[in-house]
Amino acid sequence: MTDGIHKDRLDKLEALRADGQDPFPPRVPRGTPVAELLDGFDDRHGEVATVAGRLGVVRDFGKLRFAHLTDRSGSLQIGFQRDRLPDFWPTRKRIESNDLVSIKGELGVTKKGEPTLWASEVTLAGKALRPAPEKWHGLVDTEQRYRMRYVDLFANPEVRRDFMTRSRIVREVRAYFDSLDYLEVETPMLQPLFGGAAARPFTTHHNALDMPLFLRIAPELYLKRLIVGGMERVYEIGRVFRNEGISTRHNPEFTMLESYEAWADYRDIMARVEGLFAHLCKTVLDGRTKVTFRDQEYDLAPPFQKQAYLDLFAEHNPGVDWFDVDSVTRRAKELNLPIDGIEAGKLANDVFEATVEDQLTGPVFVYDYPVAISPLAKRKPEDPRVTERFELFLAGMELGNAFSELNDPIDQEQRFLAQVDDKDDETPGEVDIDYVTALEYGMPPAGGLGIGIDRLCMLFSGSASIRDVVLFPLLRRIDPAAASADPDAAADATNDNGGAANESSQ
RNA sequence: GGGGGCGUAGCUCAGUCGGUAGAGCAGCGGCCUUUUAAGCCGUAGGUCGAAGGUUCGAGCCCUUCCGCCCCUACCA
Repeated sequence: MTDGIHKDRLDKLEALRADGQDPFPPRVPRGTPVAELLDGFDDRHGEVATVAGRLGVVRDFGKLRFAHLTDRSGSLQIGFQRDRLPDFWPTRKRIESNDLVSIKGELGVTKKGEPTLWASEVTLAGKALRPAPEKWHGLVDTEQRYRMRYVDLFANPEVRRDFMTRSRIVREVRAYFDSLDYLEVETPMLQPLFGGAAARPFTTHHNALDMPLFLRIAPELYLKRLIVGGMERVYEIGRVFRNEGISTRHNPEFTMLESYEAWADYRDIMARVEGLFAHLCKTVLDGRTKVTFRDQEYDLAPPFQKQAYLDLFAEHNPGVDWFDVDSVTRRAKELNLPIDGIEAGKLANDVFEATVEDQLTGPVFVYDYPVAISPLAKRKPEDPRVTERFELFLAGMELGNAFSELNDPIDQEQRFLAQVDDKDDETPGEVDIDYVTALEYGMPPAGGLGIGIDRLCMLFSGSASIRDVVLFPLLRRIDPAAASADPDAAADATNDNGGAANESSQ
């Protein structure tokens, strides 16, 4: 890891220390955010100001130097003149690009009219022992961007901007539900049983209790216990964990919004979702309703299109009966879908996903999902084969899922039992009896909603990959030993004489 | 899990048919008081992801492995 530049900077650090200068002082003058100084700059000429931030590339003219300083709010040109900086000038080469500095000076402009802080005092705030990536292209290598997000963030301003957008979205989602008198709550991430969604969980273990635990795949069942408890309107924004594949749309841990509202049904929740998008457009997009995602433009202005699940199914699978196993199986074979050991309803839904989902440009609400694939949703009185449930799709991507919550404990227990019978590794091996008991105490009719916050952020920031809206996406660990040694070759070498193995284990 | 692509200096990238490892930026030594990817002169910097193999000779061809990206599958 020690290259020439690193060593050179270490030498500069030692030289500064030898001069009695602390390269990592506990505090320096903090200064004013750059954006504040640039605001109304024309009236600020001659004003003395202090700024603090990271120094960009230094353009050196011998007795005059320019560099931009960047802080969280923006960047401002700094002008260094030898005549003004008698104390700093002899050591100017030890304070260099990428160092963190605090600079006091006089606001002015250059001949070309660029706002500039003409430095009168330069204080090193933190020596950088490594250089910034290339000034023009920034850090491009995706692997390095994810592994060293700290570099990505200061080297690529648009990355910083996207994560500011994410922060803004989360804040405005809270503001929206808060304004509707919802209560923000926190429920267990460590759960003795997992449920509330269909996904493989991560497992862990509590030592003192000597108890196996699951990392939650959804907060759903706990939030509905709160509805039983009379909290009536609750939401949670929090991490959930699913032990599934990784893709541009899937990270093993992601952030989910779930909300539950007593005395509401799925129609009310549909209106809530539209209200949420309207609010986000107003606040996050400054009133715009159009976003560009994966080279396509989408209009997020409500109302959204609405289409019945079974209608869409029939449209894309003519002659196939969703509820008839044989007909669905034939269609699944036609589509080359795996069919062995897959429960009938799930198979039918697989056909739906294969034929319909990626066609859904949206935004569109797909509503009235069959009971078999909706174990927690209330049946529709007019047609007990389906439930009062909808999902929101955009760009072929599921953004949200909502339903009138099943509050019949007997029906709920039966559906849980059916799940246990069809046991696969995405459903728990036992019924969550306590949840059924909670329902037995009485839960008011309620509408619930789940929205993937990360995908929402992808949409609003125009990010094609979920990794661009997750600060530290999960990557395989780089094993220093494995990186330099082929196990087979090392084993062979050990068998022979061990020479190569010794070398490769360094 | 399946398919495709990529990995060369700190960073961004060239590298032809298999024949001495290259450029720009950053760095270092200089010149320059109004630059904006500053410019000019000079200079240093390499485990070509790793290990094997083929060959007189491998960054390039073959095998295996490691990592990342994209598509696909599972999911949200």
